Amino acid sequence: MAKINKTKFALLGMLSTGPCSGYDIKKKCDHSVAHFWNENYAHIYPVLKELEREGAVTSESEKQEGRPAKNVYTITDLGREALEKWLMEPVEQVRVRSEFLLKLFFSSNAPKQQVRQLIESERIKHQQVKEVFEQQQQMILNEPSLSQHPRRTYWLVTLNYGKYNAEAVIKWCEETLPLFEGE
Amino acid sequence: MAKINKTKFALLGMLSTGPCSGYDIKKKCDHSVAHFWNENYAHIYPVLKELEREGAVTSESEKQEGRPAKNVYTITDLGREALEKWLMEPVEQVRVRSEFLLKLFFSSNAPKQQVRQLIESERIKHQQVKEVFEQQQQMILNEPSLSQHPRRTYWLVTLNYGKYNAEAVIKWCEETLPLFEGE
DNA sequence: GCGCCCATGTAACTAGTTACATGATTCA
DNA sequence: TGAATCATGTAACTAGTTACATGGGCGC
Repeated sequence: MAKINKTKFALLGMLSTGPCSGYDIKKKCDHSVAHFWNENYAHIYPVLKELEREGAVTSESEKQEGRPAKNVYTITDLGREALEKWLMEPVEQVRVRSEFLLKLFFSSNAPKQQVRQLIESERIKHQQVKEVFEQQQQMILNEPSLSQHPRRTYWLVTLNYGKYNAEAVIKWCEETLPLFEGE
Repeated sequence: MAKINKTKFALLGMLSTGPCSGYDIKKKCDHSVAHFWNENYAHIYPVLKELEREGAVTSESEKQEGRPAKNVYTITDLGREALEKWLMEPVEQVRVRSEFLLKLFFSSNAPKQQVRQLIESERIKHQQVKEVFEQQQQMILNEPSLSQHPRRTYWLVTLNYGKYNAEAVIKWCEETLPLFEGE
């Protein structure tokens, strides 16, 4: 069973809304899915070529005045099928690795002040993340040009997922911090 | 700036409670930190050797009757220092990759029934995870031999972190599911 | 006799990141 | 003049997983 390269589907997903260059895809990712998915150029360009070899996308070079030429990729029917098939497959189990929890677990010999600081940093980080999510949600809700966007709801709920997660961490931090008072 | 290999610190952390073989370390990981950290043999054995070269651990071969010999590793003062230094460093920022959210985001063209199934699977998964965490917490609280364990509190709070997270996801699923009714 | 546990390790592969390379245009 | 944006790509490296190899003991 060949290992599934998820980057492929991220790219196909982005192309499913319309033709893009590798550069455009990166921009789209950074705008919409950055809080749960990231891609970098060094990954995008080779994978696009691979998708072309497989017949999932086609490419066309588009000349531009005073700018480097773009390689614009378009998803094919084969690519759409592959994407839809993948969407129906169950989500693969992931192994989480939390450096934060690892540090906390091994801090039993450290001064409590250090433990408090660790937890407090975690709280602050998630507080900031939460605010960013809320701002993005507000932006989507208030921006008239997005009111008819086909992925609007999907976008909002993924942001909400992140927000709920951040809230859970904040709550945990607030409840856990008092356990390490003193010293 | 050399990339920090976190496996090293996971191993040092495990060794900080007492000498272990690679095999023992894997067992300890599976028992205590499995919900947020995993290591496999193919990673543990080479890293232990590297730690030995660096002087962070020493090893001794321990013969056993009717069993393969064990390589028992012991943390050195140098190793302890490295661990403590790492514990004080801020947690590195991680890039999350959520296949679930990626699929959800790209499901805007899929039938709603499929979206509901995706979310429902997520809910069930986290419901199960939550129950496992609660059972483990109960086990720790009820097991008299663990009442004096130096890491007991730390263990309980890391489990709680996972539980809060699972609860947040469950809540999100319950609120999000109705948005995709019909069809 | 089968499968699991103990115990250590290597080889091959997949995935992902950082740094490097190039070069024009636009804006402050 | 310097930074940012547009645009594509390669090389080298780090990290992590799966599969393979070995072999005895123990319980059902």
